[in-house]
Amino acid sequence: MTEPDKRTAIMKAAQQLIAEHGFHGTPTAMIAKQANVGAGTIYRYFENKDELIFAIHAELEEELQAQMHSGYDQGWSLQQRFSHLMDRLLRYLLERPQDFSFLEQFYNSPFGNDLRRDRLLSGGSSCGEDDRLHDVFEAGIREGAIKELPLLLVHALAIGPIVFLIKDVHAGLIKADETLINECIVGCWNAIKV
Amino acid sequence: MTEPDKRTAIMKAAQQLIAEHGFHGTPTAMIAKQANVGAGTIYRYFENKDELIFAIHAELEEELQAQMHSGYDQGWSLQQRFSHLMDRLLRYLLERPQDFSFLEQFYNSPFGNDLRRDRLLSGGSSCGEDDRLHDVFEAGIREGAIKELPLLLVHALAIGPIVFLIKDVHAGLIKADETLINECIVGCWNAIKV
DNA sequence: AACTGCGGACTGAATATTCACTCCGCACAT
DNA sequence: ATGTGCGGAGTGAATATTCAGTCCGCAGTT
Repeated sequence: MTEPDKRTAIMKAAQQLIAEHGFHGTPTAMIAKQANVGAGTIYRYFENKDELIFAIHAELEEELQAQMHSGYDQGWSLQQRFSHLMDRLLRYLLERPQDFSFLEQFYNSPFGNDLRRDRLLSGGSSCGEDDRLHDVFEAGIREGAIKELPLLLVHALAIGPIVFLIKDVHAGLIKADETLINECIVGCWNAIKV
Repeated sequence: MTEPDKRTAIMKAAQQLIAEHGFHGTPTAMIAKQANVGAGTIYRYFENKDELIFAIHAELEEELQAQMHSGYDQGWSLQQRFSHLMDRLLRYLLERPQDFSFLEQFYNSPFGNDLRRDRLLSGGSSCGEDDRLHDVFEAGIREGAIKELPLLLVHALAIGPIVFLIKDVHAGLIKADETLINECIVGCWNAIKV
């Protein structure tokens, strides 16, 4: 196994185990075992357990953005752009329960709160999903297609239902078919459109 | 301090500390100290730490339902009933960040997952907020006022934004005034109305 | 080609710490 | 005296992190 492979193995193992058992339910010993690595090896690649968790979060967020942006065209109509981003987001998280579970746990923890505060101070987007979605919101408000509401409220109206729905699907309470996905996105649009 | 007072003090201390530091960030010793109680006293009133957490959850959920139902009138129009329940829910959680934080942590943990599964099996509502809200959804669909969607999707469209918005407000990212509250509820209604 | 010495990635048992929970004796009431 | 509720030092298990050594591959020598 070459050098970066171990790093990857550790991150993959940690992500998988944390998604299932939570941060405090997965000891570093368990991560090392799952990654086929000595307990000490983790600390060759990461300062400590927290750093490992941050690294996983950063990677997942990057991948999520890439997925949302792939096939995206600035030239489309506003609603097309909105639907594309929402569709990508929803489908990607639906088919990757592990990623979703990890991210949810991350945001609903002291880690997430710290991140949120940092992002607010540094002036960036206030949450992880996407900057391009915010562009769409701003453009929509300017063009009069989206109601003139605080950006954060628009964001909540658009993303909130998605997160809820994904949880229900992953919990096995409902099956996600094409109809459901489309209905959800339409509902979100109706919540924010003029 | 009379007998039930200690129990109350323990629950109050635990709720407060857990809301701030998370389940695993609040040792029982810390709870005991905050409650002005010996470390062993906790175990006179609760089998173990988990039982304590369950008890707090049960109490908070009961209080939440009571708040939503107070002043509620079955005779109102559909939209009135919807708005009342949503308004109560939103305002109550907005003014009690501790309760909200505790509940969020509870639902996003193995505790919450277990509860969710139990509730599904026992046929009750799939989440904590309210049964009466579900009655409104069902009636709305029957009357043709709410879109004919799976109940869980309606629920996601209605509650998802509220949870998101409350987080933003508690994080200090936005201020919750009358306008914001009303706009949020209107947005949720637009997402589900026919 | 065979041997030797060496650097550093890797290991995992040992360590130090933290935590949930127990238990024994005290203080106060009867 | 006897009983009851309580405190808090103590216990053992679990955990993150460390560190003393192992092992592998390569560069230099013969």
